[in-house]
Amino acid sequence: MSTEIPKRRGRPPSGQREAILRSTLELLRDRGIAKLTTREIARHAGVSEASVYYHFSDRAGLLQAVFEEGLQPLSLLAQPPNPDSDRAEVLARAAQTLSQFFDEVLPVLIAAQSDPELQAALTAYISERDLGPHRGVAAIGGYLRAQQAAGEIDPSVDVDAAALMLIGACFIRVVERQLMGQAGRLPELERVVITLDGLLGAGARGSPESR
Amino acid sequence: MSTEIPKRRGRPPSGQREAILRSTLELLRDRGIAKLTTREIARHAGVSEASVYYHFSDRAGLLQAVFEEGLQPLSLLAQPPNPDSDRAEVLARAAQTLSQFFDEVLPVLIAAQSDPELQAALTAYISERDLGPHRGVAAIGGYLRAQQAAGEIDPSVDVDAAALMLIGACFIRVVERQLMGQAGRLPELERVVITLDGLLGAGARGSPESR
DNA sequence: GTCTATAGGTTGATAGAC
DNA sequence: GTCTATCAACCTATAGAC
Repeated sequence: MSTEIPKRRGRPPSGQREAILRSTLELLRDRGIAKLTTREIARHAGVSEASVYYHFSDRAGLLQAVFEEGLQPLSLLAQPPNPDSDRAEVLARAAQTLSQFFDEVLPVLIAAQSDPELQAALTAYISERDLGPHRGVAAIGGYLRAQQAAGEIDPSVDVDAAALMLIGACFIRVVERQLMGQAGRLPELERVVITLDGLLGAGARGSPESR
Repeated sequence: MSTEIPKRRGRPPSGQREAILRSTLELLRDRGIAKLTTREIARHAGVSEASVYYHFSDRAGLLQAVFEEGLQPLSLLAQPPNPDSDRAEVLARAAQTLSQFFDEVLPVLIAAQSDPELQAALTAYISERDLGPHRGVAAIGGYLRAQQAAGEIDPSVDVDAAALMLIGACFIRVVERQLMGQAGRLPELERVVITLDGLLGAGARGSPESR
């Protein structure tokens, strides 16, 4: 019945739980989910297998926790870009951020597809938080809309569609590298950004040529 | 030592092998690879488990065969679009074809990521045949280049980058639907096509406004 | 070619000592 | 809280009859 608040009760940390989470995510990223056994996880984390079952209800519980951890970067997509610079630069920054983000999240997203239960848990998590590519579209599209309002982009342009194209280009480049084991066969991100910026700009400040 | 040619030697078809392949691909697409056991496959295909091992060397051999079957649509990406129509229409057709293609291939691509061996086999297969998104870029980019040569697109535009954006937009829409279990939160493909067509056209035939 | 039956090997999960 | 030891269930793959 006391009212002390600041002292943390009970358990000192010990860090094993986080070690398990980290190890699982790490193994997941570079070996896939097929042979991801609790044994391997325990060994890699330097704990016993029973510890895994102490910290998590079961294998599915562990994986779900890992997913939530691995998907955390998703919330970063919410924040709109800083409009205080050159448009091409803003787009380049956004593209780079998106790519890095996809790079981190993709393995988790893929692993979840292996099992219907995980798939369901994933979609529930995403749906609860209203996550997804549309957040990126909203952020970049919002920035472009501001540009449009400022007369920098032709009013007839569908800025959300343009944003989707940029995001898609970033995404498929990550997929090519991670899933298909190749790189350098697609146009550089910089080219994409410059191209999009040029196409957008042509409507309001470009110098088109006649036939 | 005879020389008869036209009669097909030996085995009558029997179709079990194909039934197994089909069942595996089907189970893979809608349940993931985690609990994809030879038992389930055999049961679903209406054959015994031993038959699976008669037709395929082992589980990995079966999966590899399924992958090659499932990835066959990849070769369709080689054929360039037919230039005998309106540009927007050509792009729309390409976008639709790409989307359908991604829809079929994505589950296989993802399943292969679960296991390093499968991953290696997949990249070998892809690399041998020089497959990948760059083929799509080459096809659509080639078409746009022709448009460019005909004066329909400003010469300064990087058509390959533009092609990548279109392809990426198609891809990420498929990913949203299949992997994240949502739909309708991203701009429609048609909007993307119209937007891209508009942006491309503005360079040579549009009527831009001044500031 | 296809089946049934089973060997051999992994894996997830628990019990109980410390 | 963490460990070792262990079990029951499951899976791949093979042997051998038909």
